[in-house]
Amino acid sequence: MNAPTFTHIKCADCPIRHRAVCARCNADELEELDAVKYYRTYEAGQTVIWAGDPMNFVGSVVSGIATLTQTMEDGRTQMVGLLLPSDFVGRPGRDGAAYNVVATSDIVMCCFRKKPFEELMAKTPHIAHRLLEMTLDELDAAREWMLVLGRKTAREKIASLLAIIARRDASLSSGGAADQMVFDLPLTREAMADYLGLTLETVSRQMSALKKDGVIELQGKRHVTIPDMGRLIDEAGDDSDGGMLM
Amino acid sequence: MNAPTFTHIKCADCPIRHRAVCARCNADELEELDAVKYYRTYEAGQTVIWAGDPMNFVGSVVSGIATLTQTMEDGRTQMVGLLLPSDFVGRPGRDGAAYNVVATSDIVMCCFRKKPFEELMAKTPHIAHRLLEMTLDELDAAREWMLVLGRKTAREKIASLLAIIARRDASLSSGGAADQMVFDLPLTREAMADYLGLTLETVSRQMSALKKDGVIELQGKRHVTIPDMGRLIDEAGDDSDGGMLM
DNA sequence: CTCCATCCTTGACCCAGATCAATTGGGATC
DNA sequence: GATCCCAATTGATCTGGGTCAAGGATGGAG
Repeated sequence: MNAPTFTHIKCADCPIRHRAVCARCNADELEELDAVKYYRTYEAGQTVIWAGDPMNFVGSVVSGIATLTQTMEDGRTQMVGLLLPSDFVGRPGRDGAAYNVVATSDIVMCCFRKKPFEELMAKTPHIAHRLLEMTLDELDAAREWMLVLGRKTAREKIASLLAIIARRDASLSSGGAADQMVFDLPLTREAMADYLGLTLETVSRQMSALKKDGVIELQGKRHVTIPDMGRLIDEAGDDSDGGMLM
Repeated sequence: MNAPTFTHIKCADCPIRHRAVCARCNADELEELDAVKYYRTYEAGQTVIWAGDPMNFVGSVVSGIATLTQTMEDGRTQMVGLLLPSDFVGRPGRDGAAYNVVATSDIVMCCFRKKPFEELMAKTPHIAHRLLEMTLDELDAAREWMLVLGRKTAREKIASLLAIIARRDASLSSGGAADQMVFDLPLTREAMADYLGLTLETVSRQMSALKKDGVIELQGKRHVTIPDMGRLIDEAGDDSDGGMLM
């Protein structure tokens, strides 16, 4: 874990702490953000933004899960990011969206109109600073993922993904990194495949193999228990601490 | 090309324009940067920084080419970025390097000690702003590359890499995007393989195949002519404008 | 000019994961 | 409980790219 530990502040109505808004935001600034803030909701499966479309807001996910994907004309798609609650979307200073943003579950987003947000950012340097931090974290995560995509085997890929989801889940809920972990997969096998650069059949087969080998336990299709986190990380072939934020 | 067109300023002695230093830097700021600036040189093949090592400077490449790589214990390596002149290395606000930085050719870097640079950054918001721009560009490039690594065939991967190098080369030199392009590959077949998640044999075979099919021409091993850029982009399977910065 | 090292090419073979094709299972609806 | 639907599993087969191995080109040192 390499991210600096900011104490995030909740904006008035959101049940989450926006990572873009840090402890250094004073009351005036928060009020100003509040004034241009509004909510959007999307249903599972809905596309929030199409790549290339103009995008007149930025914002963060309040609840639910969304994905960033890129697509080729023939339909091959690659997920390039996973948006969990508190994650930020949108690029200040550019009009068009770079990726498709798709709601994987029902989601709520807290949005700021882009123009006022940019103006506020220009006035309050520490917001830009905080965004830089977050963007650097995402860049690290993306590059970590390049290693997964380019060099890992199918089994290692699956283990890497499970490890990341387990860790994020743990850090969002309790905080204590217990040795045994239990969570629900927020992704279909197909979405996992798109994230990992595999086919859904291969994902399914490797999940079964990991189950047979006792690395994971499955209750139903989505509910996962990891009896030994160290074992899973071994399977992922990770040398790094894996302190990822993606 | 989505990067805003800053007019970069040359620092006194460097023959390049530092992207981190933008037109809005005033004389005082430039002088302050100059005061903490120094040069480092590395020979081809030398490792500039090992992942995890403490890194007490940030800086940008003045001449030559370096790569960012990640490695697994068993030696599998994945290149996660390519550093060309004017590219920035180092993360303000963190101690350890996240990747190996390796000089591919002899390189000269213009470095700033980290502490003073951070202090200057805190004082002058537009430097943080500029770094945010650059980091977002890199993030876009990394995510574009995830599509390449996860979903493209070997032939498409090679074509994608050649297209990127051709474009960067063109934008660094003349500026005019001629239809016919000529350049020298800055990478060995092995480095290309590490970038693309392939083996060097596959790279070699696909280069030969592209040559046989008239997509590229080769004079010697490294000198490449692209008779028809459109054709190459077709081969890369790119729908996007491909305005990459990586 | 020869030697040597490094980088590159090409061939033969193999295997991990893709592809094509049935089933199976489990939750919602009637 | 019966039916439908969609996610997931599992099997059979194929193939792109990896692996192993044997040369070939190029260039610098002596």
